[in-house]
Amino acid sequence: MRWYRANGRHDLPWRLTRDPYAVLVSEVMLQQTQVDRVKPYFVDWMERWPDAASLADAEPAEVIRAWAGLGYNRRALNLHRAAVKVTDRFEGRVPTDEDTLKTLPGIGPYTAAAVHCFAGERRTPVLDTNTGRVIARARLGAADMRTAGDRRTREAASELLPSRGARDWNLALMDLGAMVCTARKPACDRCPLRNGCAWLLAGSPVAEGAGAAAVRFEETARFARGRIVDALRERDAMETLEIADLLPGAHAANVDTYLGGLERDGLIERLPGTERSWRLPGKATGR
DNA sequence: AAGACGTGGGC
DNA sequence: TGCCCAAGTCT
Repeated sequence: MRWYRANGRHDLPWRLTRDPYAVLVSEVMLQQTQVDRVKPYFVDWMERWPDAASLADAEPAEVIRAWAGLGYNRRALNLHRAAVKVTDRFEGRVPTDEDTLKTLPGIGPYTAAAVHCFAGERRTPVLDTNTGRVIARARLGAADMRTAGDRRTREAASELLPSRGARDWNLALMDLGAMVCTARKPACDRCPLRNGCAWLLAGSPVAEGAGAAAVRFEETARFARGRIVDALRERDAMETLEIADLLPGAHAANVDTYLGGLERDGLIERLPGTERSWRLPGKATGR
């Protein structure tokens, strides 16, 4: 905690508020996404849609456009859906109860715990890739959370959680994991836990390479889907054929598959009254 | 319960 | 250059 007070990222925009909606927006943006990239998006977002009700009122298409560059576009859609649900069911107030939060689309164990703790200032372990790695290494001597096992890491996180000041505790663990106890090149020489670290004691074991990555990313459906949504961000609508034309290499032959998948996810829809014209989704009719 | 799901930066 | 990684969730 002494290290955190002196070195923590206390000025992050989403740490200066306890507004559950603001914290939720930041947490969703931060899913699998680094702090530096999120910052400007978060500030712009809060200016444009300062509360759940205003976000609920927005066109899904505009929400998806505002998300450009953040990746994992379904997060944008789920955040919008969550705002609609919160507006309809909870009078526009984002809940801070973990179980209630988990009923919202796109909110899993991590995000529910984060909003509960960071906005609600309630005592609960917040386990993510950072805090998980710190605990797995420092307490269990494992390479990471994966190696240590989810179960054991969760148990250790619960045992370590102080009875008071859980918010700062979790934020401290998070900053330590992001700034010092990093995945690739941990700076153990300036780590406040270096003297009692089980991982250091065990000889700093490294996890086995995840492998995979057999095909180039550019060959994956994920890449093609990203191109399609991105193209639609700049236009009102496009024909299937136009979309096929802008896809590189063998992707053109799979347009229908990609479009079908994106439609099922709700990231695109057919232009009303047409069969091969596509656009980003408009407001759902009748709710 | 593996695999899908975007994008950009670091080394 | 190419691979790894980043405040996860859903199916």
